[in-house]
Amino acid sequence: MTTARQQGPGATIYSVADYAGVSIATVSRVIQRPEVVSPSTRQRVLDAIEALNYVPVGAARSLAVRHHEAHGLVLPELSGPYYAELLMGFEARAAELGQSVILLLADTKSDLPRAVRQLATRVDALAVFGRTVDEPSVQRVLHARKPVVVIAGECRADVESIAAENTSSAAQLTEHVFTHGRRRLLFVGDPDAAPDIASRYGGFVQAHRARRRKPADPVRIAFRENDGTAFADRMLAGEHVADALVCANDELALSIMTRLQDAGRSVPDDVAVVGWDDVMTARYVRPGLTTVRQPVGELGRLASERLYELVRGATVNATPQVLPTRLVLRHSCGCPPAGISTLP
Amino acid sequence: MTTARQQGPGATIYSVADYAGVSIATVSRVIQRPEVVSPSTRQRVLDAIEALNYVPVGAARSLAVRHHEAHGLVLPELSGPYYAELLMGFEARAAELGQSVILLLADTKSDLPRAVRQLATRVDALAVFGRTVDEPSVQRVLHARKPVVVIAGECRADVESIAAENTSSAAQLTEHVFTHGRRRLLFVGDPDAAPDIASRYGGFVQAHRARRRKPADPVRIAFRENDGTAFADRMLAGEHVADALVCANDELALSIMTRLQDAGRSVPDDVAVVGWDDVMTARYVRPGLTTVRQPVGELGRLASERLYELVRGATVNATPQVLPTRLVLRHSCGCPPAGISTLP
DNA sequence: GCGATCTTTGTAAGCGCTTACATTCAAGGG
DNA sequence: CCCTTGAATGTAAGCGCTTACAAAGATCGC
Repeated sequence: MTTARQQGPGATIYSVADYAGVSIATVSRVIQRPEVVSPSTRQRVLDAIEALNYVPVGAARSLAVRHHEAHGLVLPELSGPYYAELLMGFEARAAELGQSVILLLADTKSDLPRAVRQLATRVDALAVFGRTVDEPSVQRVLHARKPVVVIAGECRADVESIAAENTSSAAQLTEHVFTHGRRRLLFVGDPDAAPDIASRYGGFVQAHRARRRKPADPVRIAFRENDGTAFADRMLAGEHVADALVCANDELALSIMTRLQDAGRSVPDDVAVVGWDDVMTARYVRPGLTTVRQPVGELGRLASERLYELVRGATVNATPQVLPTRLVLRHSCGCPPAGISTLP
Repeated sequence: MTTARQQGPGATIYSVADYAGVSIATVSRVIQRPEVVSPSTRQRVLDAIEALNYVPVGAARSLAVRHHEAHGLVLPELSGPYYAELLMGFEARAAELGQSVILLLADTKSDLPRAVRQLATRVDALAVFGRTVDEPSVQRVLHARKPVVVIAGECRADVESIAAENTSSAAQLTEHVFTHGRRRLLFVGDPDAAPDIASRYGGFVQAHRARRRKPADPVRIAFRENDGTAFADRMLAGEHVADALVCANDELALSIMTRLQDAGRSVPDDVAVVGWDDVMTARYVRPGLTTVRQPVGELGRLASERLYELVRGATVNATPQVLPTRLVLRHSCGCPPAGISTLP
């Protein structure tokens, strides 16, 4: 079947073969394994490809090789540096492995299950962030035997999971605040909102236990700037009393800190504030925000790499992989200021 | 051909059809147009799908319908809020239109042309950011008749382009700085680095002309924090003299401002500093950074939407679409401070 | 100079869907 | 009661690739 087709609906492997006077098999070879084709034929085919502006239809290859050669990534959203960095790592590694990445942002989807099902249709494997795994639509993917890895979610026996260390760094951070003589610490953020946060609160509690102190209940608020500002206002109104705030993330820490300062409170003298993530702003505010740096990009890279291996038959890791984090001490915790900003 | 296939290599439309005792056509109908199938059969098929954990192979559909139902997006990178926001807008609109998005980050690719060619293989249309269009690999896509839209790039007759307004906002911003009595303005950033920046410098020049003043040559430095810090050091060393800095973006403005302050200079008293983009940090630093807000998400949404229309045969817009920007006046320009941070 | 061996190219059978068209069957009209 | 009509389903022909296998030269040893 030599369906001669020109321009119009786009060149195909047939039109290229015709033009070059070879069979479609040869065209395919020139593209996939040029070395097996004789130099002169190869050149003729290459010229034809050029002349016809041939762009192969990836779907046809996918169908033939029975692989999509694509990884899916489901993220809640993309504001703030955290997810962006994760995505960068993921994409970079995927590209190195020859895989495309199809992105799905969950928060903006009115019909997430549908979106996930549709995504599953076009990828060999899927990475999902946080709690999203509970989605029945994700379970379906699992049951269909497509590899899934969970990033920063709960560990489950049947799914591979990857996360940054939380508990012990949080304990360490909390203990550090104790060493500055603070005694009334408040954990700001909702442990139920994400497994990550739960672990951080766990560390907070653990550090208290180690000192035989009773940890306060967490202040359960959401993660956005407004929420932080509102909390600061309640604190200024005397609703909460504390000499140190251990915040679930930097957004919260920053908005709270700024609001308190604008109202005339001194950070860290009146109240110490620490965050989590080390966003860019953390090093620009004064005092610099003490926080925890996670290897976010590495998380993404690792996820992508594992997907690749799993697609190729690797067995799923039962125990979650945990990447180490690093305390970044600046001055909002009470550490003495130097004259110069602490750059990364 | 009733290739009965069970679990193992994944259920196909054939195994579902077998299981439900119908033809593959009926299965396909249940998925694509449920209403044309009788309720009882429909249910039987749905049950089969459920029982076998059927996930269709998207590539097969793409091949049959001759559409990938996917849009490609080529971005330089993803650090900072700018590209992330663009991507969010793009993805959101694409999803609304039923299109997947395949992301390609250019900066990390050692063989970009290859990556673009590979991307082109799997999408119906492509949006590329900035100068990347000049890539011959992108030209190839164009010649293959796949729609391409350029975001924030140069306008060219043959490609549709979308951008935020730059020149006149830059002129306005510059004029604003003049009204604070500043006379020695410096434009910090390299106009040759991106068309965007070139336009902003254009506005800077224009504002000078309007006042019959001679604009200084741009200070050609790159966009990252280090570059800003280094520039600030040179300024402190007396290498550059100015009472106002109009920076190409916020990253630059912030790093410069912070460095100057840490060295004891006062912003805006000694030198005013303004940026571009309105990143999160801009409202957290003190003084708040005066800057320009772009409708970045809208840029992304629009790009996605146009791709969709172009794929469906719309004719390309010869004149670039320009979205309006907004001046965000805070205090780094010399405007009098209020007590409270200027939130969005 | 002829068969064995290698290299290069072609043939053709899928890959798993969609959909135009054909078939079947029940309901209704005359 | 037969024929028309319409609803529901099936048949089969692609969609554009990859690749096992076959075929056809070219090369070489003896």
